[in-house]
Amino acid sequence: MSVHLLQTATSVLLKDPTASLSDVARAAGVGRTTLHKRFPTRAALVRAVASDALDLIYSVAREVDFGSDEALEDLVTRLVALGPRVEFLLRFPGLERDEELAARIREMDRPVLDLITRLQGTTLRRDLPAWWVLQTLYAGLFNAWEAISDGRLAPLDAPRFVLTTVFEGVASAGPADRP
Amino acid sequence: MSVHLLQTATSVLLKDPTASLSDVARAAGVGRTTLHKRFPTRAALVRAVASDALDLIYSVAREVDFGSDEALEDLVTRLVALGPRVEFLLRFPGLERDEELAARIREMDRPVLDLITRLQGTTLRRDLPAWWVLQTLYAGLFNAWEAISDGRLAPLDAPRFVLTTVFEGVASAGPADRP
DNA sequence: GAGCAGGTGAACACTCATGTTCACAACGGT
DNA sequence: ACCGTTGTGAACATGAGTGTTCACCTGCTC
Repeated sequence: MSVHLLQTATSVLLKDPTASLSDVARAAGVGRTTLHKRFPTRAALVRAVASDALDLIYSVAREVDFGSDEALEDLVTRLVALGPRVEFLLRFPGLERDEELAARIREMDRPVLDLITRLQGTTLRRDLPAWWVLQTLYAGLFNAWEAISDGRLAPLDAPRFVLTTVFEGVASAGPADRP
Repeated sequence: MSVHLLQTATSVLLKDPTASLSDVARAAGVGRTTLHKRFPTRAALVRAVASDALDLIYSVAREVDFGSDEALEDLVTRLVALGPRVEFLLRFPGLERDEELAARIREMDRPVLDLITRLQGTTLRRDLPAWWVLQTLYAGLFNAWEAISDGRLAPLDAPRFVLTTVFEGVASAGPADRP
């Protein structure tokens, strides 16, 4: 039940970051008093949502074999399934000003950056910085989540879309069109 | 001078969408009263910023030959130069609830979507919907703007990064790694 | 049935962004 | 020198979101 509360808070706050606590409580089908009892302040609620999202990501990352060559594909596929939770973590305005959260996010990025750097020896092109590749990965995920929540993209199609686009780009595979 | 005010408002509101009008006024080096005189309400200010960004985009789009095969490349290069203004237009929370603005944005997307659809006969792959390609394009631009404002990416490098990534992807051009 | 934990609505005080008004200063054109 | 324009700070009223308290209800355990 508390889980559902965090999920609802995620959606509501993501759709409108200025939503009042009354809005969140109502959307969760719960009294505002109850919400305040669980999360004394608005900041506490936001941090709880973000922290929960971080836990989700870590639990997913733990299942990925970062030594494998398909680690990135695996990671992306699993992250797509997490949906808006991760989006909240990386998009909610002002979240980066919580130094503890920001540190945990950087810590979360590090192994992925290392993986990217390593793969740049083999399957990834070397003329782009690792951080740019990571941002591109995130961007693909954002696109998928947004499209899914809009109902334009079927969840099962999402991983393929993201992976294809990020790795191979949107240009046709034909004769080099950008020599 | 009014131009500079809108630019400042764009940056401030983009960095923190909940920034108060005092913050905006102070950042612009102007009295809050003056700000209120020019834009009677907060909503008016936001709409002015967005509307100004739309004008910028239209003025840029008018210089692009949509019949050319390099139209997308040209468009991206010019949009990168516009910086945060466009970002504001596509990212500011709640902007889509202003129906007039939303309509103008859709109207702005249409010719680009048509262009993408047309290019899918030649230089663009056909197994991705046009709207997905457009979103990918936007995502690349966002990445560039963010990286530039963080000081991680040189503005002159940005167009190449975006175009390379979006069109060719981040995988090495070697033997097919995703058969 | 007593007691208790969890949830609820109502009410309250407080803070803060907002919008408005007003009197005053700086400036440029006539 | 006069006046209209433009900008400014100060002050005020208002409304909304927030945090807190309290009395009350429900369901459960002993």
